[in-house]
Order: sequence, then structure tokens, then C-alpha cells
Amino acid sequence: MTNPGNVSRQLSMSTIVQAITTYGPISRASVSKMTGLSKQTVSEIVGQLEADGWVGTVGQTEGHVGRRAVVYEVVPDAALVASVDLGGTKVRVALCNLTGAVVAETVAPTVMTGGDAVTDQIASMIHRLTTDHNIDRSKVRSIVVGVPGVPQADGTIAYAPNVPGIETLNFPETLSTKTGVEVVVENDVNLAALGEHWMTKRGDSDDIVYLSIGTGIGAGLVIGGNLVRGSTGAAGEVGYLPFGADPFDPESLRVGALERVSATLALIDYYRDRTGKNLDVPGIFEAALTGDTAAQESLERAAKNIALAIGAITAVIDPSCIVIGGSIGARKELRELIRPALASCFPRSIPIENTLLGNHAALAGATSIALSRLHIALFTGGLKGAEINVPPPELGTFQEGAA
Amino acid sequence: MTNPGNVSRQLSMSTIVQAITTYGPISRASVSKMTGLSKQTVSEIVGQLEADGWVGTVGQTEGHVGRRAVVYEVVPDAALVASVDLGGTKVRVALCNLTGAVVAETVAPTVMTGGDAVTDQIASMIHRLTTDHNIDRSKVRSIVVGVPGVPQADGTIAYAPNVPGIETLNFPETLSTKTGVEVVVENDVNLAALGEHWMTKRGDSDDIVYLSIGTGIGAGLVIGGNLVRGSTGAAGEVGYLPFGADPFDPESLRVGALERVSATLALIDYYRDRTGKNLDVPGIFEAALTGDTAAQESLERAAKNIALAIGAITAVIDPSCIVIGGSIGARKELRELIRPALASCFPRSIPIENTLLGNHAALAGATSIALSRLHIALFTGGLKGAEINVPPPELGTFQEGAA
DNA sequence: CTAATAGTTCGGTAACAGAACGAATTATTA
DNA sequence: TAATAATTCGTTCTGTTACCGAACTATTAG
Repeated sequence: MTNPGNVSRQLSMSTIVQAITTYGPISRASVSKMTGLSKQTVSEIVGQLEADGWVGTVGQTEGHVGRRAVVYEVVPDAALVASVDLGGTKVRVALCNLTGAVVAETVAPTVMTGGDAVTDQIASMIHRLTTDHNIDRSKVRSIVVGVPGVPQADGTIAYAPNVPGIETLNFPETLSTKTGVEVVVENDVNLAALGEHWMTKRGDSDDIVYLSIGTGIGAGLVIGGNLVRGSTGAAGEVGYLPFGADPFDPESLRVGALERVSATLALIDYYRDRTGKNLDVPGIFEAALTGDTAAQESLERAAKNIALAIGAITAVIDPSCIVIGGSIGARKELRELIRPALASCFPRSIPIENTLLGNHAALAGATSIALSRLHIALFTGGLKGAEINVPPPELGTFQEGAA
Repeated sequence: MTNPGNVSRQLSMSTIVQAITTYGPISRASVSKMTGLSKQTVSEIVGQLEADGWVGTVGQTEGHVGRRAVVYEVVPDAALVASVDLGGTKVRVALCNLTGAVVAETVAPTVMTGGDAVTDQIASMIHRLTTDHNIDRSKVRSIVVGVPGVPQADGTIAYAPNVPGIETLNFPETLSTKTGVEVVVENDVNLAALGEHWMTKRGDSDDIVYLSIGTGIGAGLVIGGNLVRGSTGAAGEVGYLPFGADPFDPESLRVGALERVSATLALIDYYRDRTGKNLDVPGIFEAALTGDTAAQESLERAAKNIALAIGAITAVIDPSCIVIGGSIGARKELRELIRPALASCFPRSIPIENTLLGNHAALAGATSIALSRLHIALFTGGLKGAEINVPPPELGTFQEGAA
């Protein structure tokens, strides 16, 4: 296989693959100039990559003085990865090629009959996608699954009440045996954070926080370009920030002081307490627009507490930008309430941005991890310092609405 | 010089230096087995290292079957680094050798006559140490300075009110020209965090937080073994956590809501408001011991708010352990008040530990950075993935009381 | 035809692995 | 006690891989 034995060769190959993925289509002469490797070495390695089917020629240069150069590009469909977003209500599966482009995508309601059934469902959705789109199944080399819980070292997934039966199952192993492909499991909010970071070069920042506000409130942290999971996988559990509700109230130990005043139930309960009426979250947003004071106050209280949360996060890790998503967080009205609240409780101004990927953020993050792992497996043999940075595809690829 | 041109050789050399520093004294045959490099290669590289004076023989093995092996060790004094802790009242300077051992140390009151004077002071303290201990000055290869402020990209140090005149000076460049050695500047609390992490293998954890409580309150974060500085260098500025005092009070924007109720002035002010009497912080601790309720309440209020801060930090980054230091934080009485408060406002139990290094923590952190940089410069040529992990010296080296 | 550029061929060098070998030492046996 | 076996260390030698640079061929614009 492609993977070379010699350390020196691994580094060279990694460098060349990086150059071609990032700057392709590109000629061997240009790669040589960019990387500092000799023309001879570049030709040799590109030849091998071509023979193995990873890169291919896509034409020649024209219009310049001198001999025409043959330009190479990564063969997009030389390998595929499956990105999965396993939610409490829906499962979303995408097959992506080496450039990160979505080749096929599908959604289905999550089956609720146990962990084994969920892995079955995912396996068959992947299988279905390959057959429906006439894709060679053996091209799928890696599966990354985002789950609403905390993956443990033993393969089980803790704190995942929304997907019954995955707390007692070795999830990656089970899915791996069913598909014959390596499986990696990661928290969905973490993946969303990674996805937003990967897809959108927000000022080239490597320190961003993705804040998801919906049924619950949670954050994904990207620091120095890497995901932060914490010592027990609980990094970003900002629902437990000790303010909002009284942190010393025992109920706050269970639910989380902040979560009690900022997530879905908090909005609904507050509105009912004030008016005696039951409205769902979209209903409250709508009522607030029509001048309903109770609805407005409900949103304002949430916004104020979310601003405090952002202040707390910023005081601790000082990110360059906060991206907000989730069913509540993605609402523009809420962001506009958060900004002034934040300015009056935190000294530094910090950009608050809307998610660009919407409910596809986790899928994008899964893809970025899957591609990184694939490149390591294929070209670097796990060599430290030879990691390949996969550039993101067109923004539209993962934007909401597709499928 | 030692630094080899070829990438392959750099990796091999890095591996071998790592093995000798970590497991020395060690024979070439053992290095070969451990690293997987051939005996031939190991002999060649060790020979070069010995010729250049970085490693030396320290005897032979005995008592085993077979030919005796010559064992090698890093020559501890082949190079030195200078670690500096620049505080508002004292400057502490230590010269450390390649094993991290303190070779010479000195302390002096910080000069208050401007930034240039401070760099002069540090330069002359280093010079003095070398002459007093008969050390060849050219052996000092790297200087790392901890400062009570935020180092900027342009070399100035922001937010450093306690050391006048270093906010407008290119600090590292100035000190570097005066000493002829490369200089790195880092925030002192960050260094303390790194120092505690390096010197004390706390359950092999790579995610720890050092919380300093004294004149102000600040944290240093080590995540995945690396320092987290934040996008503006303000990571760990937990004084601005939005609770304790009212975060929406404009005064909190200036001082920081948490800092207003947990640091030195907060203790003193609270006690004076309650009793009309002025006591300093040690006085308040003493009074609390003798049963003075106002003093006890002052400490309890601080402890409660510090517990909230720890809860907030844990909710965000989930460290495996919090190390507390600083003039107030190092008090055992305070820690014993914090623990129960934390248990009643945060669901997960998290170890709260006393600093093991006391006021030498920043110095230890400076040494760890300096040694890392030195190893990179000497042996790896900055090659990614070839970093050398320098094991810490004996714990006593940096413990309080020395000098 | 000339200058410029692309890509190949060839020769030389650095680095490494592995085998063979000599040296030094302990353990075992006659 | 002396010879021998077994074991380990370290060097030498040989072959392979990977790299670079120079020379060379091929192609193109002007």
C-alpha cells in the first residue's frame, strides 16, 4: 500500500500530499519549489501516488513560456468517509469524498428500540447510500459518529438520555463489526465546534467556542485548533455554570444552575408562570415579536444569563469568537438581546456569531475528523509532526437545507 | 554544531537524547533496544553527542552476564538556562542545568525606576550569579522570564501595574541585547501552572489549573500538557467571572466581579465594614482562628466565591485537578472552607490541592520552558514531532525555602 | 533561434538496518 | 581449578533506501 516504511519518505509524502490537497491542481515542478524537495523526489512520490490511485492528472498548464506542465490533483473519490450525526430525533448520514464534498446524504428518524438497533440503523443507512448511489462499499474507509452524550474509554456513551440503549453498548466496536470499517465516536457539540472551525476560517482563529442552546445548553471548545474534551469528557458542560438559578439550591446540582434559566424548558416554564398559558419555543419568539411582555421578558432573562455564560467562558479561556447555534441559539432575536447584555457585564468585546452550518455543523466536524484520520492512515503512518491539514470544501457543501 | 542537517538524523538524535535524559545512565545497547534504532546508528550518534560534550560516560555495568556496558548520561552542566520570576516586590533568578537542577539562585527587591532599570537588574543578577559561582557565562543559553502581566506580540507587557515601566518597552529584545542570550517572556501565573504540572506528576494528568489567590485572583491553564494563553493572552483572568459582586455593576467591568469579593482587598474591606477595624490578611486569618466572627465570615465569603469560580472553571474545561496558590490561596484554612462549598454548588467532586512549589512555582515553569526550547535548539532543529520531553528534577529543587 | 520551464536520468552522499565478528564477562562443567 | 559455554556489548562491513544536484532532453512562447 501507499504507506511507506521509511520515516524520511513518510515526511516527504506527507508534505507532498499536503501541497497537492491544498494547492491542487498543481504541477510537480511547483510542488518541488513549494516544498523544497528536489524535482526528482517529487516525481518519484507523485508517481507512486498516481499508481496507487490517490492523485491524477487533470490537464496541462498553458500560456506560459516553456514546456507545458502536467498538473495533478487529489482524486476526490479515491476514498470516502461516512459522517454520522446521531440525534435524539433524527439520524443524519453523509458520505464525503477526499475533498470533503458530500457525495450522498440521508436523514431518518432515530429508532428508539435500543443501542443495537441504532447501530443497525446507521449501518444500513450507510449501506443504502452506497447502493443507491452506485458506490463501491470498500471505498468507505472511516466512520465518525456524533452522539448526544460523552463517549467513554470502554466504548459506551454516558449521559445520553435522548438515545436509549447506547449507554451499555460498546458503540464503536459494534458498528465497526457491522460495517467492517473503523469507527470513531465523538460528542455532537464538540463536532459542531470543530465543524464551524474547519469550514469557516473566522479570522484564522484557532480558539473558538461553539455554544449550543436548545433542549439543553452546552459548548464545544476548540483551542489551538484542537478539540478540548476535559479530563472526564465534560469540558463545555456550561449548563452547570454556577449562576442563573441559585447554584447552592440542590436542584441546581442535578440540572445545572444555568441550564435552569436558559434552555427550552426554562423559556416555556417562565412564560407559563407569568401568563398561565402554554407556548412552545417558536411560539414564545413569535409572541415576543407581537409585543407580548411576558414572552419578551422570558427571552431577555435567557439572553442575560447566556451573556453571563459567555462572559464566564471568555474569562476562563479567552476565545476569539463565540459561535451560537441550537434551536434557540440560532435565532437572530436572541443574539441581538445577548450582545448588549454582554457589553454591560464583561469588559472585553467579543464577536458573537451565528452558526454558518446550522444543523449540519456536527456533520462537518465529523467529516474533518474522518478525513484527518484517513490521511494519517494512508500517508503518514501515524508519524508525529506529519499530520496533514485538510482544507475545507465549499461552504455550501454543509449548509442547512441540503437533504 | 550538534544540530544535524538531515531530517532522518534529527529524529534519531531527538529519540536518543530523549532516551538518555529520561533513562540515563544507560548503555548504547539499551538505547538501541528501547528506541528500535540499530546499534550502529546509536553508537554513531552517541559518539557525536559525546564529542560535542552533551553526554558523557559515567562508568560501566557490572554483575550481569556478558561484556560490561559503558553507560552514558547527559552532562548536567553542558548548558545552563536562567529562570526569572519578576514580581511586584521581588525578582528571583535561578540558573538551572540540563537536568533542571538549580545550580545557583538569588533574590532581590524589584527596582521601581522603570522598565529599562528592571532589565538591567535582571541582566546584572544573572551576571553576578555566574561570576559568584564561577560559571562560564557562555554556558547560559536561554532566559525565560515570568512577569505579572500579559506579554504582547511586540515585546511589551500589558496589564502590569505592579512593575512600572515595562508596558512600553520591548522587554525580551532589551534583555536579550544586554545578555546576548535569547529571552522568552511569559505570564507568571501561566508559568506557575506549567511548573506545578511539570514538577508533580499529579496522576499523570495533562489537564490542570493553577489558581492563584492573593492581591488579585488569576488562573493558569494547562490543557493536554500545553499552556492555554487565549486569543488575547487573557485566558485564566478569572477575576472577571461574572458573579460574586453584581456583574452588571459598572465597577465590576473595571475590577472584575469575582475579584471584588475574593482577593486581598475584598477580605480587608469586608472586615473593616463589619468591625471598623483595619487588619491585614494574615491578621484576618489569625482572628478567624481565635473565633472572631467577622473574620470568619470574611473568609467564608471568599471561600464560597472561590468555590463558585472553581465550579465555573470546571464546567468550562473540566480539569482533573485544581492547584491553589498565592498568598491567600496557599492557606490551609481557606482550602478547608472551599471544599464543602464546592460540594454544595457543583455536582462533580474535583481534587483541590495545595501548591507543592509555593513561591517557586513560576521559576519551575520558566525552567521547563527554557529547557524545552534549549533541547529544540540543540538537538531537533525545530523539527515538528521531534520535541524532547525533559523529565523534572527532584521535587526539593524548587521547593520553597531554598534561597 | 533563444530563453524559459518541465521533467528525466545519472551519479554521489547520508543514514539506516542487519549480519558477522571480536571482546569481555559470568555460568557451568570436567 | 581450568576449560568451555553462554551471554551481552560494541564495532565493522555490506546492502538498501532516500535524497539532492547537475546534466540532459523535451516543449513552449516570443
